[in-house]
Amino acid sequence: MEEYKKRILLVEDDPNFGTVLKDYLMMNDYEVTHAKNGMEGFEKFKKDDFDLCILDVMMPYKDGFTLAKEIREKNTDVPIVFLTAKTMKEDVLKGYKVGADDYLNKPFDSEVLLMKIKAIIQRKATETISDSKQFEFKIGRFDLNSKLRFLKFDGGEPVKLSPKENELLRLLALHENDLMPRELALTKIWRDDNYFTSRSMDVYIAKLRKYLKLDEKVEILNIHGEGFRLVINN
Amino acid sequence: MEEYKKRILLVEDDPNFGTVLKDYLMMNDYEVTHAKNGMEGFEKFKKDDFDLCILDVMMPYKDGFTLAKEIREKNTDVPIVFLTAKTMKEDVLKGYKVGADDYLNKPFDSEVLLMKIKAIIQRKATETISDSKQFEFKIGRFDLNSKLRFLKFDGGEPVKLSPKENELLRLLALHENDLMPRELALTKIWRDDNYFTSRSMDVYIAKLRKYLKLDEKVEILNIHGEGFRLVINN
DNA sequence: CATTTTTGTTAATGTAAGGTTAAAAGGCTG
DNA sequence: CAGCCTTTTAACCTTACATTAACAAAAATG
Repeated sequence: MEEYKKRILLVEDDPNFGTVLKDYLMMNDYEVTHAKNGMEGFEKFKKDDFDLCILDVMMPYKDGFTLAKEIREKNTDVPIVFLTAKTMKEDVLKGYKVGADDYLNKPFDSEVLLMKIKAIIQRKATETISDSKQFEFKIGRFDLNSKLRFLKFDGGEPVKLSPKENELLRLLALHENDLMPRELALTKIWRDDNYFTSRSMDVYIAKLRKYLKLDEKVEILNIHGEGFRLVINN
Repeated sequence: MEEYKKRILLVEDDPNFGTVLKDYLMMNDYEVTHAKNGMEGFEKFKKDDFDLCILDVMMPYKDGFTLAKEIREKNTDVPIVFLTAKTMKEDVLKGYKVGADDYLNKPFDSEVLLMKIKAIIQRKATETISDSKQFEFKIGRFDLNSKLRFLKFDGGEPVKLSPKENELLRLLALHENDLMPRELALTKIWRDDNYFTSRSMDVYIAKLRKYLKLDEKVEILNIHGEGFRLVINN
């Protein structure tokens, strides 16, 4: 049913583990590009079009998170999976901030690996095919249509949103009631995470708050140093 | 390509049956720790990191359910399987209340046992991290959400926690009823262990105590020269 | 039992992050 | 290139946080 092999970018500095993993994936019908470090990984990423990136967290020179951020600046969609040592639970949070899709504990069960890979690629595929849900959100008494970029209150007159307003509100809605990490918005929407883009984002948060004031049950909360949270109180 | 053996904690008071089961599991490539009673089981559980717990229901001093509850308080994730003498419906119900993953009737088919074990470990491994549990703690009448950094009392209005407050309370909760060594908090949270970070930590302990005063059953005790202990009195 | 060490607690301070508004800079289109 | 929309930058203000100081109390020490 699949006409072409799915392409995986594997960035892993341990040559033994990397090679074994690559071979194993290839045996299971994936096309694998193996980069030995973050730098090389980024180069290869730019040159090609991948269905999935598997990044080792701990690598010399450029760690997996830094690489992930760079990848996200280029491509907001490609699934990213981290390889972490089993005991590093803090890694999980950090990965989540840069938009990780999943993580794998090293050493791991090869069967689990395959299942996860399949599930992630599959999920991504169905996401992109299935239409509306990605672009239409109910936010309290508001309706956001982020394809047409408007926001309606109580089914009344739609307010037009600018591209940035729209993307930001959409990202908040995707994380409704949950943390939307600052870093994630900056890498996904602004494609750069620095002081100015960060301040710019704050300006947009203020704008969105103004729109959302109409429904006092809806608010954007800040989590100091972490990000924002779109909450709908019942 | 299994890189490491799955670890099983087996708590079974019948020495004959326990030994046979242990040997059988080890023959099938599991690493098995065998405890002869609930008390010992809990001690061994705290000391190690297991992929599965198999608990006999009927044991002297501490039965399997009580043990399971204690294990759940420490770890919300580890799969637990009960061994019951025969199909006792009350047992089954009771077991699910404390988060049992499956049941095995004694005596049982060894093939079935292996299949179930495999399936359970597999299922657990496939679950993704996004499943909150890593960040949510129940502390007496409080709920700590350490991802969103708030503390709720009796499901009321959440109080925001600062990053340090949050990490410290989380670390205490991870060691609930147990010593959380000063040194551990300092190296993990402050990343430096000196006079000033130590005093800073004391300030945060005072802050946490203030929050926790609402539930008189919850307190942070000091163990002079050692660290702190978050106790929940019943 | 006096003295030192450790902990409890509150308040003050300095810095960083965020909230908000307005002005400047970019971009696009008629 | 004028006018409009969007985005960024600047400015100013407020809040949040972590640290340090200061003093009190408790615990250990010899």
